[in-house]
Amino acid sequence: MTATLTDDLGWTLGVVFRAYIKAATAATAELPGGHRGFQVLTAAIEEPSNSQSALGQQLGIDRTVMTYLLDDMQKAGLIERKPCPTDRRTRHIIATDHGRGVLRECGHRLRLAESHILAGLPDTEQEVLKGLLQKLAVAINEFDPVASPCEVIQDIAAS
Amino acid sequence: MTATLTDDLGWTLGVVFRAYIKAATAATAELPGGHRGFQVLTAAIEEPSNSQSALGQQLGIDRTVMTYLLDDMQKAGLIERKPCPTDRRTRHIIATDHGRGVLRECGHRLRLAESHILAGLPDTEQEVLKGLLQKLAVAINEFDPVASPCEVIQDIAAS
DNA sequence: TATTGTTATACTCTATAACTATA
DNA sequence: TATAGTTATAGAGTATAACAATA
Repeated sequence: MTATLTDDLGWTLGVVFRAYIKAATAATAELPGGHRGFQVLTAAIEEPSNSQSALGQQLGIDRTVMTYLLDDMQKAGLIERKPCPTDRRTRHIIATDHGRGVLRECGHRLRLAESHILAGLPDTEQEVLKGLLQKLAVAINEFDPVASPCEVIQDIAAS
Repeated sequence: MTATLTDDLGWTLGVVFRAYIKAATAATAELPGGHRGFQVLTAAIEEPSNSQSALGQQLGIDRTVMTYLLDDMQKAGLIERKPCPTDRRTRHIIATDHGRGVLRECGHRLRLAESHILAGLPDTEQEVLKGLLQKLAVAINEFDPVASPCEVIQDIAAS
């Protein structure tokens, strides 16, 4: 019997997620795309042979939205689109030196924002929570990567 | 040095949250407002003297959006708006018997959806994660309730 | 025939502003 | 003067559909 709001995973996730978005948006205000621009930049550095659609899949961003986002990031000099040598349809997303610099600055502010959000838990529990979220996210991402929030499917329709 | 995507709290929260939204939307398809309708119903039963704006504050829903959502839920016979006897401006949101029944059914499906999402973790870790999320959400909600995702503020602007 | 990326368009969701009625 | 709720409108964000280029 759940019945109470605080026991609802949707409520707890929602509260934490909204708090994160609020803090992260402030911390990444100088980046096009805000916290998502930050994630694109991070992924671009981690794996420079990422295509646009691969990036979108990983980050939960539609490929059409990715086009606009990367346009803005390219105009800001944060990334480059480099043609893939083996498949002329795809472009690899590469972070520029400027992009790496901005990422470092924003990364610092974002870590402050994270600790602000997690301040309601003692340090040891913060680490446990982050570890479990990471483990779960990796599992979900491997098993069933959700492309975007609006990709609503009629799973679990059986009672 | 974060640098990797899987270490980023924004990424892990995003993946888990999107997976939740996807599953919860399917599980609550019969409710107006989907998973948020579910939360409204839950909160209405838990505390029947909730006003519309109190509900919105608690659930991260703007008061203007709350009006539309409650309109739909009222039309569906799930809740009633009862005038507050001591303040004629406010209405208390009360779940109907029908609302209670629907909540039970949806609650069952939602619990299945939750366990589907958390399946990437062993049972004991699932409980730890849920407990920590709850503790953190309660702390955030008490200290700094975020009314809505778009309430972007320039906190943390200091380096 | 399927896929990558782009563009234009349409749609959904949410917030802003203005209003009524209460306090 | 401030607040609860409503309504209309505007805005941001997102997805759909159609297209060109390539596989």
